[in-house]
Amino acid sequence: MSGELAPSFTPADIEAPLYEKWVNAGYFKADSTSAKPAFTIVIPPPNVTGSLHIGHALDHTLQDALVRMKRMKGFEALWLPGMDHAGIATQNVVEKQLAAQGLTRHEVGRDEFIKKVWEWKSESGGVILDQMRRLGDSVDWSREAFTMDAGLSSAVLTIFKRLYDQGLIYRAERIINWCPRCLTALSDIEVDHQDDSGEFVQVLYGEGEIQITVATTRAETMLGDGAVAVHPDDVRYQHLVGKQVLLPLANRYIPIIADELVEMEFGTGAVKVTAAHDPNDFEMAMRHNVPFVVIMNEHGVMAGSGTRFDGMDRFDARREVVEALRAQGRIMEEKRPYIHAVGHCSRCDITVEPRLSKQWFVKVAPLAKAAGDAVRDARVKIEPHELAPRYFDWIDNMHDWCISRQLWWGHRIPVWYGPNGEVRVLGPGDNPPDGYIQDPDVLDTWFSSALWPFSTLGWPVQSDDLSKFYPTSVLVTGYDILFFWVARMMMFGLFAMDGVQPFHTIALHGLVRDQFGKKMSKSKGNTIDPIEFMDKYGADALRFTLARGANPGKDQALAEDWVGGSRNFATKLWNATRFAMMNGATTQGDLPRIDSLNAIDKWILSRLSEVISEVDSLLEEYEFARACELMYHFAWDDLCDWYLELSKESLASGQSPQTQRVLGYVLDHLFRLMHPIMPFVTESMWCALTGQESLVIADWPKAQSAHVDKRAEKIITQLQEIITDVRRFRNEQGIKTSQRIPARFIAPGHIDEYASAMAFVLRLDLTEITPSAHCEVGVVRVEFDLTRAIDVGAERARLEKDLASANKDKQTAQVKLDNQGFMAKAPQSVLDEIRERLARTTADIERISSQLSKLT
RNA sequence: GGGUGCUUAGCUCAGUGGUAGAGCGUCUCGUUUACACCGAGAAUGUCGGGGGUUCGAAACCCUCAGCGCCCA
Repeated sequence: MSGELAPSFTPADIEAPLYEKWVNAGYFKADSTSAKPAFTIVIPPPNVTGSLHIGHALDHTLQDALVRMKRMKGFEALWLPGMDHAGIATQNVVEKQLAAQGLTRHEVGRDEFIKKVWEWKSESGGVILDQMRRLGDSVDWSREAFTMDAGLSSAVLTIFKRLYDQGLIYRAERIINWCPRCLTALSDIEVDHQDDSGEFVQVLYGEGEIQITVATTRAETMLGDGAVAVHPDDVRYQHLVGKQVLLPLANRYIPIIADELVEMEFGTGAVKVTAAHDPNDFEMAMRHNVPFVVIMNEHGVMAGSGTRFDGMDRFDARREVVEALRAQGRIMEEKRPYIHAVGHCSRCDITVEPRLSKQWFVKVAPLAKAAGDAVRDARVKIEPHELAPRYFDWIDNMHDWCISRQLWWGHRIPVWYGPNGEVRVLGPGDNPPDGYIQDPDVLDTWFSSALWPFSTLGWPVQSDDLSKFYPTSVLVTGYDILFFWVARMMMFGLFAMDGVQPFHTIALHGLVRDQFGKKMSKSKGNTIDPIEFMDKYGADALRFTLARGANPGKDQALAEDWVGGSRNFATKLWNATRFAMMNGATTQGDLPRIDSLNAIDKWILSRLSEVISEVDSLLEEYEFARACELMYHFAWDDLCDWYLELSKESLASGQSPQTQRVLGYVLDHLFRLMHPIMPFVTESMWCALTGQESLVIADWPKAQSAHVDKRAEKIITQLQEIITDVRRFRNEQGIKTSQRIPARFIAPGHIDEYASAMAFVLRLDLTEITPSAHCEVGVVRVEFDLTRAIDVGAERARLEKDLASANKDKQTAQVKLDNQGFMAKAPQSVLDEIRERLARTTADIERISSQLSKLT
């Protein structure tokens, strides 16, 4: 035919050349001047330091499937790639390189350091972009974006100034999460809470009449206590409220205050108030004018307490303080280990320290309100909708967002301070007045990522891209970053774009877990490398496996065997296509008139049309798993196991132009349908079969309602039942598949028509015979001449099993029909079905019983 | 502590009122002219426990138990 397929399917041979062909042909390039409707996805920007992990593979597979489908449907499809600059992570990488040369960034200097980061980026950053090619991502490389690019940086300046001018960005001294290793503030979401084994000690404060026992997990912070707090209703302590109590070791007197924040049931019901080192204590301190005593420096080393503990690391100090208190007999109770949730830096994993610090914040209340309303008003849809409550929980209870970071790599805060304390915020192109100096800090990476859906399209410039492709169509991402990133894009998108949402739909998928459903982690050693799987089984196999496991918003388990299974599926299709092409399958010329086709051809066209229709709507609903399941079973079961087998006889005759054309048609359309999920192998097969240029730009298949033929489906179901029954018979009689048996069919005309097709499949020789055995399915009887006696025991067992099953089915049907409530209330369609079942099983029982009685 | 989800075959999971399903695994047979990365056949479930609603419940409601996730 038009091309040739290699004798075996070797993914490595086809994938890279095809990807190159697609990119060179410009198929992935979107045109902002096109008259076609736009379909836009911006990629959740991976981190510039990162490489492709299995979660990306899933996320990208789903996005690519959508984009490819929409492109085939005639949309101007844009999938926009890029990366974020990952402030802390990237800075850590380059600092490590410097450390290897015995240098620190401070020795190198800020400008030189940033130069080195850019050098690192151009040499070793963005590994993931090449890996995306392996996966087949149909992204528009001409629009590749990076959050530190000039355009995107200008977007950052623009929005910062706008927010500041509207009072939505402010600077304040607050308790923030501080990483003593990265030496920067972190936002709430950059802190991971995990259960740690710590200690819980009760310490006796005071002397003489005024004594009170407080409970704490961080004994060392007592040196910074400004008060002791109890609940106002707590009768145990009411007499002490207002008194001054001796703070041991520090030898200061601090007040005992009453505050409703204190939980009476927890510990002793009395807590220490360390205003400068705990967020709750900070709040209480504000209410009661408790002084802020800072006793730790930025490295987490004790400093300024005026005690001998100054200079100790915080964890050493904890131990020493407890020992010192014990020496004074002040440790009333200790629990060790005490398991409790402790915050860790999400970048370097060390314990975060709450720290009193002056930082920049976004006032999120009005922004979050708008972001919540957009979903409440259904301007933005969350799929699956079950995850919407999580979104609301987060967005409706959000704390102000700390956006300054004490780093060098990132967007430097565009605020300049004058010699007399003036503050000036500059937009793009603005120049600072003489003598002003810029704030040394940079912005949180998420600040720029939040602008991604429009900064990548040119904003703040009113570009063609922006008007064509904004708002984007759907955001595809894991539910785990719904809060991190999605919520922030919603806030900034609505704010910057005058209330126009950044995307119509948020399609959330789950996490990829190991084969036992356990979360993957490096420490458990159960991580999966997608590249390794692609090397072994091909990109299509990995993609299909991931898509097949992707139920909306649900985690999926993944095992190597399953990827192997998907590779087997691709191979199966490959072989079927080779077989079809060897037998003259063609896509040339018009499809024959439907009423001129045999039932087998009608049936496969009917099934194809149904599958196209269902897969189409499932993909539109982000039901990837169900769509894949349908395609898999259509291709393997309907097409390979039944249609090809039933058509072999007529194909072998060489006298079947209709079947050749139908087969070509079915493969053509199946490949179109599967292309978004398995782009490489379908492209290879389709080009070989049709001789056309590329599936990427082919039309999406349409369901043909005129092809749906319930009568043909019923006939084929009967053929399948007959064939299966004869196979069982042969199997249980121990007759080898290869052994041909003389046989004849006694069947009504519409079945008898396919006797030779069935005989071909079953290795029966149709001829006049003296039967020695037979199978019966409904009204169809297949008689055999075994030239020997049958194995009566095996045949009896087979029939008795059928009989038992028919009896059971008849009984359940009978029970229903005897039930007056059922007869009165069940809908007519169900009644009909049960009556039919009763009739069928009754006939089966009669037939099988008669066969059994004749068996000797 | 607050929220939320899950519990179906050995494993991982579909299945939103009408005879329990898939993939992988297991067992038996098979070099049949596309394919052993295959084919044919088979086995395997009181759908977590208990109550309720209904003619009818894996599914809807209540309750208990276990597991998980998010937030504090």
